[in-house]
Amino acid sequence: MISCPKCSEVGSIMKAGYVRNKQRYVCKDCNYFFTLANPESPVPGKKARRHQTTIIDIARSIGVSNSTVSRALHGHADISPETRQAVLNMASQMDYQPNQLAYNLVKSRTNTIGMIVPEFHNPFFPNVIIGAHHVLTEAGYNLTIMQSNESYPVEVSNTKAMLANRIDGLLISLTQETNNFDHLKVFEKRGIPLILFNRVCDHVEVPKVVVNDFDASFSAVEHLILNGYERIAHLGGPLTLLVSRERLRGYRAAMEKHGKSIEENMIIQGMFSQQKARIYGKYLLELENRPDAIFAVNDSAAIEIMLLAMEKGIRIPEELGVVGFSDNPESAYIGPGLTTVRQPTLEMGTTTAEWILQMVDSETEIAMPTQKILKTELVVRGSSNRIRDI
Amino acid sequence: MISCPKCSEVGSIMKAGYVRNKQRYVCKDCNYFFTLANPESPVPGKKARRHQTTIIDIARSIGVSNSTVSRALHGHADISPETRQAVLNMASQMDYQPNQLAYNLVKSRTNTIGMIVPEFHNPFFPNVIIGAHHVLTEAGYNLTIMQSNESYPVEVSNTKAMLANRIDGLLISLTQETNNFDHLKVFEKRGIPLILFNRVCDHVEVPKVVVNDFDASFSAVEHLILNGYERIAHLGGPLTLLVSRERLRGYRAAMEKHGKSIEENMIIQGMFSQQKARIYGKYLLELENRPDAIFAVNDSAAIEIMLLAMEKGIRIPEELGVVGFSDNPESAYIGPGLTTVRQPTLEMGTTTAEWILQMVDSETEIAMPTQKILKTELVVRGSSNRIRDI
DNA sequence: AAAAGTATCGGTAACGTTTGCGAATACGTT
DNA sequence: AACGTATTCGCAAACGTTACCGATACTTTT
Repeated sequence: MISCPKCSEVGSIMKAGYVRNKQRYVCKDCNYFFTLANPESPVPGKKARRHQTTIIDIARSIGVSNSTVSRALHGHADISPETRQAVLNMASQMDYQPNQLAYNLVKSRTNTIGMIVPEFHNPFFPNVIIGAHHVLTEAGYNLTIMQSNESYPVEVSNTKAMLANRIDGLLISLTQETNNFDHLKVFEKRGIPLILFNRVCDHVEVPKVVVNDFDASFSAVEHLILNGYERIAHLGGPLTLLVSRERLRGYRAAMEKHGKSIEENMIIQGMFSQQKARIYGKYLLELENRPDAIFAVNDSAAIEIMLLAMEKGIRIPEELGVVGFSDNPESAYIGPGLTTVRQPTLEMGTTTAEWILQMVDSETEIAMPTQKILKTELVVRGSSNRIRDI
Repeated sequence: MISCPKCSEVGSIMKAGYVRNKQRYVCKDCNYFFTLANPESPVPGKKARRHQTTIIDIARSIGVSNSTVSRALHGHADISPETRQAVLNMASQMDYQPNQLAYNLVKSRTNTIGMIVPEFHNPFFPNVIIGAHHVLTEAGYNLTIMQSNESYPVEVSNTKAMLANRIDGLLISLTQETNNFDHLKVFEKRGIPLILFNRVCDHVEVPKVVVNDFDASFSAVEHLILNGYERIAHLGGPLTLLVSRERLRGYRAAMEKHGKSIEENMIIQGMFSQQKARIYGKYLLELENRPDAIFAVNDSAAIEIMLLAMEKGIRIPEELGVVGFSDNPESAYIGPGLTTVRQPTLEMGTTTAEWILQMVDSETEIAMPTQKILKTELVVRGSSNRIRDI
């Protein structure tokens, strides 16, 4: 029989509806509504959630208060050496691991910097990560990395996840699709440090770290021209990216400076996977009046062009000059070596990391530089090094 | 004048020491001790911590309780369509972003998988990361990456940080220094899913994902032997790593199977940076009776050997056969191409990720496979491809 | 000896969410 | 009218830490 939890009466219990699929009762005597507590029925194979020892456990076991334990663990001043030692001993004895989540919640900071990159496949972003990771780790910060996968919706959801996780600052390199920047403006509004790198945009007022794409492109193309190439094609990136537009500008400027006519059908813009590069390369090399040099958006595209040319028996650099971008490891070893633009990837990582740390660590609003332009370097190798006096 | 906060008396206030650098007072009338509240003195340039709108804010502004808002946001059942809609509207209007920290604290899970790798410089680990990242992201999990930098103390502190951040599971590849495994046993004791990959050890009972190093090494060396090489040197990794020991075993087994005598001074174990590889390579190539083939621990070491041989005018593969390990991108392009062992890096990442998800998602204890051995593939290129009938 | 200062510790309100349990109301059925 | 049922919502206790504000007891100064 059921007895009332309040008056212990047995006879006057009546059903009184259901609450969340559980029978509800009422005691007619004391007018007390109640449901029966769940019988203790642990699911057999259920994982027993181990209890992690907390500050409270330590406090109880040596008879002090939580605040004392907290202060002792953090080396505060208001603690006698004896109690501090007792707390420390008990902590290691009970194998205490602080709960960073609770700490983060109360301090509303996470000691974590977020980083969103569009992809991982080129060595470029991993290298930036290495640089940033090093600096942040030295400073005691964690780094969480997300990958937008060159997709704008994913980028937006990534930024939301970063916000939800309350990162202290964000480093981001944009997608090629990104042309709406509301998700970045949220960071401005919230006062959360944000830095754009490599793939930047003009629509948001935060520090940016880029390379001198215009100059790099200009000198690469000029280098080709000085080596006697006349009809230079450009395999560029998607024009949604500022990077691509800058490189195109550099290409045009160099061509114009040296009075070379630009044939628009030799300028191809798009995102270059390995296959795409092969398709467009085939198109270029089979043109009736094919280019005698190609300036490609990245090294893997350039190498694909080189392989294609070799298949067709086109000699490099005599009949075709090739210049890439990024200086991947393989570019040094392919024969002939690929002339390419070396980017200071590590430095890009360290710079962005150092900047974000400045912004995060400063208690007050500080003036940050708006932009840093890192210098690239043209690495001249065999693929473009034609006898000067042609 | 100062008045007592309790009896509002003015005349009988006396100083009564300092409390935390603040003047303390006592009222002689009511014997009430007190200090003066801090005057509101916002530091001028101080960053105004923007208030993030919380569930409570939403609740207040539409006159319901927190729990109602929480349930509405999560699509619970006990909510009328109207209130749910009102909550949702207000949430987006007030630009609400959930606080994952608070969520994590109460749920004591973070939806985050941790990963600790010894280094980033070889493409190996970045590729594993790509694989794991893909799987985890698909499943709605985050991935935090830490780098132990081949240092045991750093590895230990990394695991502590992972524990403190209450990750739901850990993927780890050990340091070459690691020979104490207490920091891993903590995970077992706490019931936190743990998987070792690539750099594993025998001292902890968790799932492991590795490649068949023994077989790979065996077939690489056998391939050299079948190409007529007799005196094969081995540039191996540090023997603290199981990987290195397995490869050494494979080397010895292949040599013994084919009746080749092993000269112990041609076996060099150590961690090979680019410079180290050059030093040891110089040593080997300048031996009185120099080896006619070298099986190296990784591709960068192998390539360093190749470059060194070229400098010395030693022809590859005629006078020296070289085999590497990992199949870095550059290995395909160097001339002659480097024969090497291709490792399924992406698969290693996806496998570990899938396994850790199984372990994390399961409510009950489940039986996990103890080990998965991924298959490698010997990629034969010019550096070892000598005419068979020498 | 009174007053002032020092050293050490406790109580407790946050931080923002989730959730079990209870309760109120409306509705339907004898 | 009396009772059973369904729907919808609120209360309050966690989760683990930090830090402000006091509260003692003791030591030093006047």
